[in-house]
Amino acid sequence: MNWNDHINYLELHPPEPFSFEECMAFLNRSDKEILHRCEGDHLFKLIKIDGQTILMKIMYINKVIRVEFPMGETSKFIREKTVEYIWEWFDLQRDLVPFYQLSESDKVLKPLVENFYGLRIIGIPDFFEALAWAILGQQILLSFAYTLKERLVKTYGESVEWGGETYWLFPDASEIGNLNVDELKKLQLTTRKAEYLIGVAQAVSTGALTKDQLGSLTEDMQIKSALMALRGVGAWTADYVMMKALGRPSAFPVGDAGLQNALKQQLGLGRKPTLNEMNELAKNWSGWEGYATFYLWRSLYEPIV
DNA sequence: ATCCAGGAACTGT
DNA sequence: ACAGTTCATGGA
Repeated sequence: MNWNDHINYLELHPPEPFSFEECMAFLNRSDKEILHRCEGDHLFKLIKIDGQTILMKIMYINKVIRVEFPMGETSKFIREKTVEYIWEWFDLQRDLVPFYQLSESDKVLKPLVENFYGLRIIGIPDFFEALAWAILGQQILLSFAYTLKERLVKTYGESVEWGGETYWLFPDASEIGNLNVDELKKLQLTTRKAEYLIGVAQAVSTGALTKDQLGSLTEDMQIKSALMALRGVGAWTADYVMMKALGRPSAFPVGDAGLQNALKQQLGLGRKPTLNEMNELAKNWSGWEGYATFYLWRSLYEPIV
């Protein structure tokens, strides 16, 4: 992690290729998102470090990511953790060169990489949030998934006011693990989603399942099996979490409906590609299936012209 | 109205 | 292993 400490801000030096604009375009994809806020070129996000809520104001100036602390946090420890958080959030430890090399000879990826050059997988560093978001998003429209997330966060999450805006934290697993199904159904989660979410929350809050423990496993399949042992976590959810929270660029949520639609569009098919066709295409993406998926998702809300 | 959505568990074979 | 069914609701 390459960064400098200044009195009133931090400077992070991301490795090339990196495009803050492309990452912001992804972050700004829904106006119903309440866990961060895009205001022009500035990005605001509240995080919790060592029991303290920290508001970050992030901008990009002369190839440098500048992070300010509007609420005035200064401890050395918090600054280090903030850098770690952003590094993980924007996947800055990744060397994208191999991905871009294999994309050159790939008819699907080549135009995507040219259009969204410098985009990195925007992760969800909070492991429980990633699991919960995946469960909320199962088999419903993304817009409704955002509605459910908003209700969950505003009902059970912590918040801070600053500059006339409210900033939210995703609820702790321990908070959600102590709820019962009926309480979540009031937010219009289905019975299933409520059961899944509570079960997963309990697994996380008791430490039966931890990010560190899963991250220490070397094989993707080991992680995937451990995740799928949870009720409500199938192959798609496991791959999604590996992609967004565990930094596995090879995770491939192959059954994903959005992925199918994106491929249909990119390939000019009159129908959705079959599972076999997608696996055939993905043979050329070996090790980077998650990145290919992320770029394809990106193409959905801003088609290549 | 009808169909599907960034699926998963359950059931029957 | 594999296909068919159920869940369950908002949006187009």
